[in-house]
Amino acid sequence: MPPDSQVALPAILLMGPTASGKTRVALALARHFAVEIVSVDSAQIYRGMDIGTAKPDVATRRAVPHHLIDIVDPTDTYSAARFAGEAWKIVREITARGRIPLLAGGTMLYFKALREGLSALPPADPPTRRTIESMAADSGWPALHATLAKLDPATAARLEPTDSQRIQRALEVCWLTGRAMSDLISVGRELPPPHPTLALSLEPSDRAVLHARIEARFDDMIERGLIGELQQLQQRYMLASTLPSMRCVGYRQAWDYLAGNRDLAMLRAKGIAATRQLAKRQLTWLRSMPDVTRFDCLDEDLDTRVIDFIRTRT
RNA sequence: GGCCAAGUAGCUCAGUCGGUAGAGCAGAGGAUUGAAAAUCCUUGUGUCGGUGGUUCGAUUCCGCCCUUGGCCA
Repeated sequence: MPPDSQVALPAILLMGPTASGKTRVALALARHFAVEIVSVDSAQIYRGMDIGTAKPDVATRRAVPHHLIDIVDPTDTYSAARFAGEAWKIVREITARGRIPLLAGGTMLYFKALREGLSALPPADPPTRRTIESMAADSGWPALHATLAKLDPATAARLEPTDSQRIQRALEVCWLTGRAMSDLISVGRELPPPHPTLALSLEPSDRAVLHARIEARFDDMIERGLIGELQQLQQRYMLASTLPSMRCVGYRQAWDYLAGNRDLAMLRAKGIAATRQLAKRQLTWLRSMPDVTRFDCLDEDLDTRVIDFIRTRT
């Protein structure tokens, strides 16, 4: 074997919408290849959020190494940039052990950051965000959009006056750096390390079947105690409904239920709808992603097909 | 069996003083650079329960029928 053969071992990227069976396929791969799994999931990073994020259980995690699960508290924030940095570091470590990194999940921005890198921009600055937040409360996001149009016309032009989150970020970057975000972006991205990757996606040939799975899975989460899990988190942490963790699908709806704004039937309907909408956005991402080999997640022989495909490529 | 109310988009409903109808939610499509399970944008033709009548014209008014609630027997 040539000494650089390890470098040639590609990292496998396994992408797919919620309820497409990523976890099952990942574990099937773990039975055939020496993989370690890296979770690409902006919700499974939170400790204590197990049921609603469909986190793999302890036995599974003992059997196959998992990374980037339970890495922050629900009171914390995380970011695509942190993810990309930590994920590549772990990929190098797994590769150095002579094993194959399997990056599996449904957070498509994380995959994009991982594959394409990010521009050199300052990280989030909580005090600045609070300031912008309170200005928005006073005068509304369209007014801040108008402010942005003076500081960074290019960015303002591509953002809707209602897109609170992106307006806030663009203003934050301007104030922190004294430069327009569009200028900083035009410099280009910091490219990821030249590590080979093999990108696969699981997409349903029939959306209605995915919807049925989502519904059954949400009912299962309720039965297994999603609401109780949130109550425990509320006791253990100083949580607010505006935290990124509490905006996760399921938790957000359970929060409203516990606050007394909704009955159980409404929690169920809203939770299922939010999950379907998440799946739709994930599929929109996937359609636009280049260099992806796509599999029908409803295929009965899905595991075998994926395994065979990887055999031919590694 | 009698009386009353309701039947309009997948759901909940509005509306048309008679000129074939529109909101919210759901669904669909798209955007996506340190919160991304987030944050936004676009998208509404449906025998207006059925049938007969009045009318130039009925989803709208009238009769009958059907369905679903409620009340009375």
